[in-house]
Amino acid sequence: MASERSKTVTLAEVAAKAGVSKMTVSKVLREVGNISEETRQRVRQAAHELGYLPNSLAGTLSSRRSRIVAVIIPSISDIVYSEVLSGVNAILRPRGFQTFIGESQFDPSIEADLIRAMLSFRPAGLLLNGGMARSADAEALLARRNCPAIQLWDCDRHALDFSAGPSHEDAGRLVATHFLDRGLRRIAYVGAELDKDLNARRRYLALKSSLAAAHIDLINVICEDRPRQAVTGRFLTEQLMRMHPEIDGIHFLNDTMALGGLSYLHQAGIPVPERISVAGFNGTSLANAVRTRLTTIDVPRTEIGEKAAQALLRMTEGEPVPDFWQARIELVQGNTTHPA
Amino acid sequence: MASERSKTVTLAEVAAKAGVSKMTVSKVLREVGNISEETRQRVRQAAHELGYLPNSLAGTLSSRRSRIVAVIIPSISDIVYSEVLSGVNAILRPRGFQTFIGESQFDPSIEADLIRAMLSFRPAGLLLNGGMARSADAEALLARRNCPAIQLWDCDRHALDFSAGPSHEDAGRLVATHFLDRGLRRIAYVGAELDKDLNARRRYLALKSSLAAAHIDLINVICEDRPRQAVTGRFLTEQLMRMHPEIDGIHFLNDTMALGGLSYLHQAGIPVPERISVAGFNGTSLANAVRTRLTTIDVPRTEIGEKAAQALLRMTEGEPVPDFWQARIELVQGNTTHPA
DNA sequence: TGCCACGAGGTTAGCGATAACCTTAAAGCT
DNA sequence: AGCTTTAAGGTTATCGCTAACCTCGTGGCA
Repeated sequence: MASERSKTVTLAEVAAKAGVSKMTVSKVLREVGNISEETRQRVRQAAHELGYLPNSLAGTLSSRRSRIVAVIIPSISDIVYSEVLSGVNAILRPRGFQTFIGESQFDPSIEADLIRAMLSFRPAGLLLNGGMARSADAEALLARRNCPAIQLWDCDRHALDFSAGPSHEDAGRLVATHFLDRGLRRIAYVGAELDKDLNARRRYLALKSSLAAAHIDLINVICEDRPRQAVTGRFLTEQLMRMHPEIDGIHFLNDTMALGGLSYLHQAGIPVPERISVAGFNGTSLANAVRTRLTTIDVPRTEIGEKAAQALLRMTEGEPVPDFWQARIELVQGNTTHPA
Repeated sequence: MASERSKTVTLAEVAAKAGVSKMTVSKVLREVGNISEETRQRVRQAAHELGYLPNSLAGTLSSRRSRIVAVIIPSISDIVYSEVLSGVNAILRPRGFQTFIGESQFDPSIEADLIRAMLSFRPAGLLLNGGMARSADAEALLARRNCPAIQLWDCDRHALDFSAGPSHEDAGRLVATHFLDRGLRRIAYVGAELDKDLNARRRYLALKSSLAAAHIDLINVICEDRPRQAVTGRFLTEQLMRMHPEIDGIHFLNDTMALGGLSYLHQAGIPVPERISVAGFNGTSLANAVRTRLTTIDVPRTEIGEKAAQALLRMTEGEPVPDFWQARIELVQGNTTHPA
């Protein structure tokens, strides 16, 4: 069996081979304390020959200083979240930290389970997705945590020690302005699972109230129990066009749903943007566009991860950090809305 | 400071509160041993009131049974790999395992560092991306590992305890057949970093030799030092068309590069598939297609992760597993090649 | 009655490291 | 000469938990 392959080499064995104490080996390998160059050589040589690999579990337990960072995101395979993860890793890995990844699927009870599991490893920090309803269980766990916790994707609320993300309200307003400037008046919102994704919900509400200020009623097609995927965007767009053929602008919850919607409109022979303008959210679909470049709001995803990780490092060193970092977002003009 | 928030509750404190020994608490919480129902209640009550959270580091160290699984993939934000990760998580999480994620960026020396860092946590298993050149350092670490190791994305070679992935040679042949069946004769391959991505290299070689069997010389445009991204696909396609305007079929390393290439062809006014047929690899671009549905080879990414995780579980339980699992792949006809 | 099995829980000894202090000899200082 | 420093390394006591064995009382059974 693979797990019997070889008994692991411990500090004690390296110490015996080098003719010193365990403590000396520990000091040499961590590069602390006062050890002569000659002894260092001997120790390193012995460690190398034995193929010694430190046991981080023991080290962490003993020193009570962890280099594990726990990250919980709704979905790993959604590029929106995985790019944030890349940013986090880019900062933490070179500093010797390991990331634990959890996938909550926007489910508060899975999130709570994950928080519990991750805290049981006594991580140096916790990165959570902000845009979710948190269960009471999760809140209780968070209250008892003894590490910094950071909220990702959200800087409108400041529930934890630090937040990094865009203002979702700004995002909703940006789309409203863009549509209104182009003379659109019959505007619809297409989304899903707004009961779970509270960030999306705030974008939706901001759009709605911005339009209301211009005396326009937002028409919405929101389906709580379908995934926030292209297939749902397509389905809901079809519903929308059946019920409200007069629509002239649609804002989708995200780019993925927007692409689903666009594929329906294209198939139905409805010209975009001549008849209907379309905007998404996230800037994920621009890079790979062949013909249809979606107008969308670009969010600096990797940078959000980087800023969150940097704040975490600062907190673990006891340095002060601000309450939040607001990601600047930008409406990127594609060819699914009219140019200015 | 956040890290001082509250001293953590230990088994001993729960034991004191419940009026039993630490061992009894440990047994109750792990649901092992013979403890009366009445005592169990008392212990659980005490644990709950104190907000006890087990320390998994200590538990793992003591029992020498780990529930950490280490996964190293080239890129987290590439959906191709992150969907595999989702599959892995879907199997492992419900069984109480945590995944450590590392990002190698196709760099053998980063990979070796990651393997070292992950093995230092004494994981229950190691999942590696198969299609990479492995450094001598990494090989040495793997030889001394004491956990099962599994290779992802690759089932042509069987270097570790188990492999899960498609046959990349089959993939290359599938494209060759598809192109030849459609009467294409001036065929090009566009790729990048084939020195790093050995799986892609095998697809390329299989395509080349299949065409050679039909007395056709594959024209290739491969750039070792640019990323395997859309922008590179676009750039290389432009080069290709300048040097070989007679081309009538292009196979791209992956879907992302193919979409970059398509966007160039579209902008240059070259009709696809009338003048040039295009095929990609991975099936990632079909779901979100608005107008251009790329002909590609679909790979069951999530399933690869699931099979790998299942094999790992089986190995940790000492059960036998086969050498590999071959993912079935399929050429999916889009509108960038002619129908059969 | 005597013996064994079993239920219910406790004791001891680590797991593999590190923190915090301690020792010792040689060198430096007055 | 006598005392303090310092370099170089060692000792001891945990970290928080679990494996493996031990104890003790009760009840069953021949």
